[in-house]
Amino acid sequence: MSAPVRTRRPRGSIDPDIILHAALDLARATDVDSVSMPAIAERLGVGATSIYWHYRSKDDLLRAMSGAAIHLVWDRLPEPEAGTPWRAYLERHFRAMRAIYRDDDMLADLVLFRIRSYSLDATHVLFQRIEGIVAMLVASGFRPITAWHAYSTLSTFTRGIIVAERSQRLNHSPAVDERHRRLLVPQTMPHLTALLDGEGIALAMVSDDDFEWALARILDGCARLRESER
Amino acid sequence: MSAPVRTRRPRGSIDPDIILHAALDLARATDVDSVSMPAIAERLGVGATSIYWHYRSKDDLLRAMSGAAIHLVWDRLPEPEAGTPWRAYLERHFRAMRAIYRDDDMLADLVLFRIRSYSLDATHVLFQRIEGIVAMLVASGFRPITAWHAYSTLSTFTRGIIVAERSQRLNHSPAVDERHRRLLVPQTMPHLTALLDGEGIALAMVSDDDFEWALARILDGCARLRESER
DNA sequence: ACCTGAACACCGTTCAAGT
DNA sequence: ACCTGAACACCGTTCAAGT
Repeated sequence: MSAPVRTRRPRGSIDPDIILHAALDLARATDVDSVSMPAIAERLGVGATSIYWHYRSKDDLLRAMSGAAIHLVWDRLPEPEAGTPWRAYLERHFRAMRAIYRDDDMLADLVLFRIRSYSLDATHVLFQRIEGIVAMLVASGFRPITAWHAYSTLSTFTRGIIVAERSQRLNHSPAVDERHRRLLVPQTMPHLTALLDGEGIALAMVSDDDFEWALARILDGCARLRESER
Repeated sequence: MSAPVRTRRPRGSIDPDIILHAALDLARATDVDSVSMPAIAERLGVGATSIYWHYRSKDDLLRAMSGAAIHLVWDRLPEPEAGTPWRAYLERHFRAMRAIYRDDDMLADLVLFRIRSYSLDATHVLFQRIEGIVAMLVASGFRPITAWHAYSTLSTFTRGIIVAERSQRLNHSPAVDERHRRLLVPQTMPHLTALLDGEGIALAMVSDDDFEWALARILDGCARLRESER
């Protein structure tokens, strides 16, 4: 039981950016749920209440974290280059998106799960990039509205599979397929058991096969529309 | 400052089911985030710690709530009937799924967001129903593996749009499109501004148009595969 | 202007004690 | 076997007080 040891920090020793990065580091090291004001403050050697001078609330801080996460994601996504075939580009784009979120749970948690509201800045960056992709598709012969729907569909599907994969992982059930297997009674579920044993499908619907099948189907549909609209 | 008023409840006055329903009522009346052990207990006129005799932890209770929510969803989803055209059925099925989750935020929060792990029972019910749908598709001329991928794709896409819609609503931003509109600078985003003004697209990617376009595209792809496989 | 700790109202959970 | 309150370790947030 000694007297409090921490000395008073000099003015300006923390700012919104330092706090933000400490929070992101903490989220990646542990879990977004484990990010608390005291935990962030401890990392910074600061009193927990000091954060409130720079962020109005934890919600405010989380919003900033989501904004940063969106930037991190789009920084790693390829931009369309002049001359890239449209289909190859979209495949690269959405495969990369899936990989990025799968490799970093924090990003999925911040961008796809815990969102209350995006900052306007993050939204602006996002639209800027989508504009570029739509422009590329239009240059490749798509009507603008078709280009939009194509992007929207692929984006929604990809986010869907990412969310499902993340949920799956939250169960931290390495044996999820093992558990699934035991649920399937051949008598009452002949098709699913046959598919599982014969084709090796994953009942969780989040395998590479599921992703690639859907991607190919949607892109086929886009290609056909493009032909018919020219 | 009076003495505690609550009299001791008789034995057996609460059980797992009563607790579960109180928790679900509370979640629907307020918000899943507002469901706390004390709040549930208050509804039941019981000490908060009494719940722990029936559920090991709040996580345990949330798992039970998710299981109940899955049942509620599937109870409202149509079953395939002999003779229903496959395409019309799938359209009804996924439109209904979207509507169910949109009409009851609690269901989306429990089933699509807050999932740690499904109970085995819930998973069993789910597979049972999917088996029926796959069987119908096979009877309609699909190869089993194609039937599986078709269902998986539509399911993942639909869950994706539901999650996006729910996130949108969590911003409780009635003016989200208004805010989006102001972000679009015609000079730097000519295509998006033209689409917004001319075609009336919703930048949030969760409009009926977006849903129906994707549904039609995916089902077209399925129809074509079905033809080529016969 | 910026950092501090005391203080408040809330949680989830444990546990010894009642009936 | 089931329900109870006291108690503990945690939160997010406010605020008067320091420098």
